[in-house]
Amino acid sequence: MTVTIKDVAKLAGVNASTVSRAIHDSKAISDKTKEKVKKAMLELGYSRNAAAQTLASGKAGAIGVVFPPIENKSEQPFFMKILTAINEAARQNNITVSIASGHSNDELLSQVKVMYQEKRVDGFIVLYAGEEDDVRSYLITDRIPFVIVGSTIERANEITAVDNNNQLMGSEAASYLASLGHKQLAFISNTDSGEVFHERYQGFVLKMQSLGLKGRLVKSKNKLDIGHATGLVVLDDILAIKVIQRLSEQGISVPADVSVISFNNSVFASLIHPYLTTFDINIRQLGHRSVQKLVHLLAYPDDFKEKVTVPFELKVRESTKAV
Amino acid sequence: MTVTIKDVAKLAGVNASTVSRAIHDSKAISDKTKEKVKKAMLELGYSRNAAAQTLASGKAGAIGVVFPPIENKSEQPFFMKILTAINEAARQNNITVSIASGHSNDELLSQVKVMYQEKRVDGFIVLYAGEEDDVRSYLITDRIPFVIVGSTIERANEITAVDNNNQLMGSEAASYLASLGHKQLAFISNTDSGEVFHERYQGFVLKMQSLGLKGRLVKSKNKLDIGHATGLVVLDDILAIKVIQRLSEQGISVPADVSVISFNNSVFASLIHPYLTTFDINIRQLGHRSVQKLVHLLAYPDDFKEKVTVPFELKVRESTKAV
DNA sequence: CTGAAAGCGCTTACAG
DNA sequence: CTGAAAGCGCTTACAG
Repeated sequence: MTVTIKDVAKLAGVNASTVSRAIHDSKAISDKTKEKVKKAMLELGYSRNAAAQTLASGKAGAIGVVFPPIENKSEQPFFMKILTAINEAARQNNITVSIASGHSNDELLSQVKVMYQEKRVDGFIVLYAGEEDDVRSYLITDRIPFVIVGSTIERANEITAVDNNNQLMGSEAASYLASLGHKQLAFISNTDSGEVFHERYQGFVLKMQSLGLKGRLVKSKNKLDIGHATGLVVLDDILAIKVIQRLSEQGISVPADVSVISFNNSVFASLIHPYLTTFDINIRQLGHRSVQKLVHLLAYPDDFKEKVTVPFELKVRESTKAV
Repeated sequence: MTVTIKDVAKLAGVNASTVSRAIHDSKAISDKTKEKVKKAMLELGYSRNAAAQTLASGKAGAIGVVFPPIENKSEQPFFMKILTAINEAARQNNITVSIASGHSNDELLSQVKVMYQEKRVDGFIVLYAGEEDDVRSYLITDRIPFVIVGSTIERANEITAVDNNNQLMGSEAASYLASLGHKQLAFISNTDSGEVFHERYQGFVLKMQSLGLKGRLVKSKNKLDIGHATGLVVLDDILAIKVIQRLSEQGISVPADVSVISFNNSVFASLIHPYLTTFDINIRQLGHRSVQKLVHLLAYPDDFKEKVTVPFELKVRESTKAV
């Protein structure tokens, strides 16, 4: 019932191996033969059998996307968005996307291992970059092709990474507020760990120094003590809208009294007023570049492990104003 | 280098076919032999080759998850959450999850077709239920196993569906507000199409009639005219927090002046105050049941196509209060 | 309860 | 430029 390469071969009057070569556009095959084969394929409605191809060639034609082992993935639009972008680019390369997700590190690791050992995927895109990650260690040690979306300090030479320049973003956040005339700034975060926090905050600090201004770090909690700051850089959109509400409860109005700038340009940024001035991190591009890099790695496993930096863009909206 | 069934057979001192049967726990194999085989597998670190298994058995051991062809999937936490739940349940069944997503219906359809024709997946879970959907028609016509998360009116007999009882939810929303003493209610929506809207609204209307109260439908727009209503049923959380802000701009305070109840219990419900009274739709369960039903369908393709209704739960928080 | 053999649908040296 | 053959790692009637 299913049309195989043999059926095509018969109709085209050639050998099955010739059909195979024609399908892969081998330069060993004449154009005339390729034409015949293509015609036969169309006529029969041929479709390759991925399993047979994988078995014979050793290539799965599929990649795995690894989600972080955290509970609240669904709260961050980032993941769905990049998954969509990854799938979009994968399709263009005739590649299928499978997923790996789990609550614990162990669960995730065993899932990744199984996917690879069963030869279901050729490589992985890892969507998080925490320190000391079992999955990443495993991938490096076993020399499995992967790219990471985000940044790592350790073993950077052995890792292909795709990321934004978070430090520059932190720096530009400070610059922008300064350019509006704000002199007293604060950086607000609900965490003091994670590469993203460190880089954005460091960029902020360095810029403040070079501007000769002083910027404080404020840990987000119920009562927010921003001192005399009139410009706030907030770690991400979701925290920003919580901060704005808390300030409002304390009688401080955004942007009338205080300007707020944040990061990610997620759905939260345009949910309620004031709409947030925020950095768009270009998730689509992050996704596309990840698969391009992985595809490259699959073809040239021993090539250098580069880091790709995707540009960001400031979206000025309602939460900032000149002093 | 890779350990195959043959290596295991040799070490266990049996034939490869015996190993295969032992792996699948065939009742034709003695316990003693199974033990030997298991021991050999462990010793060698055997892992099945999914491609070979698929090719030989005709089963891919993978399912496809089909996302709706809309741009703003990432804004709705629902999708990431159910994807995680689906993958969790799939893992328990030794099944891999691949994804299909696209901007247009055509793109999505071609993707689904390719995945199936290349035998990459055995069936699908479709995460949307719009009317007149090409993907669904294709799946039905070609008798491809699938389950849909959501509801359809047409061809319901031919479709295995997993859904909440949205009508009952709409009804209970009205009941709850009525139980708090609210007499004038309104249902607020930003759309007048879609099964979810229809069912929730219909439940609302029917309950209002049976209570002898009158409920209006209010289309959400910039200026919100809720008349004398003191109880608002809002189509979903994200709309609810927009509505609350708009009311606040109009000098109406929630819950002091007006109570608001909504649906989904997403991240938006506990983002800012007042935290929303909302229905938890039990997404995890929706995901788990979907794969269970699909797995069943894969084994018994000609079985009846049932509809599974997953219970919901009202989460009372800050946006509602007694009159 | 177990083995030997054929076959699933491809790819890829090898030979010409 | 093309064909014949072997092989990828499994499953599954068939036979005993």
